[in-house]
Amino acid sequence: MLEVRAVDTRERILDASEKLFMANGFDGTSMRLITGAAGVNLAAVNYHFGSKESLMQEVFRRRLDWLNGERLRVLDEMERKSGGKPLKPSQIVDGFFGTLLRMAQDEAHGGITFLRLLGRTLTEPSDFIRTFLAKEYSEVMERYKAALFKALPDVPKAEIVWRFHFMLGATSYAIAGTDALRLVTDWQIEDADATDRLDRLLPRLMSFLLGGLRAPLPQFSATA
Amino acid sequence: MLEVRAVDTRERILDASEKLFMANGFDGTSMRLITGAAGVNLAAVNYHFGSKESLMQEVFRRRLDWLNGERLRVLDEMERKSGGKPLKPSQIVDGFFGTLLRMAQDEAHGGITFLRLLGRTLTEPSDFIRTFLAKEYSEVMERYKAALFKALPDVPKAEIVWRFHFMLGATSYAIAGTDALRLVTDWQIEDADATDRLDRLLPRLMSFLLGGLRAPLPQFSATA
DNA sequence: TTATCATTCAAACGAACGTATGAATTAAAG
DNA sequence: CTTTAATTCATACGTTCGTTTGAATGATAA
Repeated sequence: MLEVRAVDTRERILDASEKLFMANGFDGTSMRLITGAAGVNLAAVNYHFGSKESLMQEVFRRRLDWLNGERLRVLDEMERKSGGKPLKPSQIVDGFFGTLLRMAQDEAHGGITFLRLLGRTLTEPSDFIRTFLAKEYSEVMERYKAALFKALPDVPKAEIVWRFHFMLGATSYAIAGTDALRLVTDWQIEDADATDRLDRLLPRLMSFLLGGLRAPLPQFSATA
Repeated sequence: MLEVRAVDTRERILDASEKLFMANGFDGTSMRLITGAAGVNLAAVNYHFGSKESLMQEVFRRRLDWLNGERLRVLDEMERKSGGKPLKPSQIVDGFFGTLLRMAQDEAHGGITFLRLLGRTLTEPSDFIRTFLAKEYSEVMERYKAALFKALPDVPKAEIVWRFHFMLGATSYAIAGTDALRLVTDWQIEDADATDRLDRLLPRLMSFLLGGLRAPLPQFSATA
């Protein structure tokens, strides 16, 4: 089939890109850095992926296809079991965010590296990557929003959408910051390795997210 | 005094940089783009600021000095009034995050543009900017963490630090995304202008943050 | 007016960027 | 073994990058 070296090269490039884009961002990562780290020729990226932008998209597609597929599978399964009745908010939140964090514990799906890349990319919206992510996320977002609307019929939809947004933010930060940012603390607390911190992060994050999701509705001031 | 043109030029560069760094990131914004938008000569940035990195730091310093000064002033005032008794969590959260969002409504302090820049930068940690932000934030972080420890004596400190981190994330996203990201929704809901959305964002965000901060503590599984 | 000095300006520097090319290399197919 | 096509390779293209330079400009002070 003539593809033994090709597949290897593609994977090596994707793996190296994932790490480097995470560490330096898209603009901060050159083709020479990528191909150097991957141990392949400079021209290999353009040969296998066409361009740097296409490479970036492929880095995300490789992980997101699996992640969002899994999210939909989990949601389907929960809705099947519930037999038409609304799910509990904690189930929905776990299906979306728990699935993400559990993926990060699986090195076969990119581990924590991809998770950090995702977290940082969601706030660097280059046009081409925003367009790509919007398409990649559209189905799973619609499904999970619908599940939340059904689970919380008394909460205005706009409020749920905002709180979904807040949950995304808290999660991305928790991820991107597990050792990138040290604004909040110097992290002498809990000097365990990253994977171990991830074990404890999930229940911590879930408590926070559910507390926020179920918080009393805000009172808008009359002057607004 | 010979400084009339100089001051103008500096301000014009800082204003243009703030907008462009927000829209394109640090690496994605060239000196020629900045000086072109500011209507000044290409060499002006290096003359007035020394380098692109120093310019970036000055863009942040100009706003953060005011913001974090205000945060400390508000905290001092609250602690003075309380007379040694612990503050309420809602007061502390409002002092930190409310002050941030209220600053965004004041165009004289950068308005929503700087807020978005800050939100996006906190997840793009270039070495030089992370070091700079860590120093710029150290005092205000210590003071607010201490206030939360005192306000929530029964909650483990590590838990409070994590939740502070989650709150930062939710806030940054809420800001960065008010029209950057459209993953969650297409925002036909609430087609008001940005400033008006900001009015309603504060109570929404505060409810969410307080709900998360006061959520029941997580139960760690025994196998972790 | 003249001397002084901060600022602005046009122009250029070498380095690094993403991409393209055409020849070498490799492995499968006939 | 020969042919064929996929892949790798060294090299170079044109562009853009951040920064530097030295002369021109402008306002202040003597």
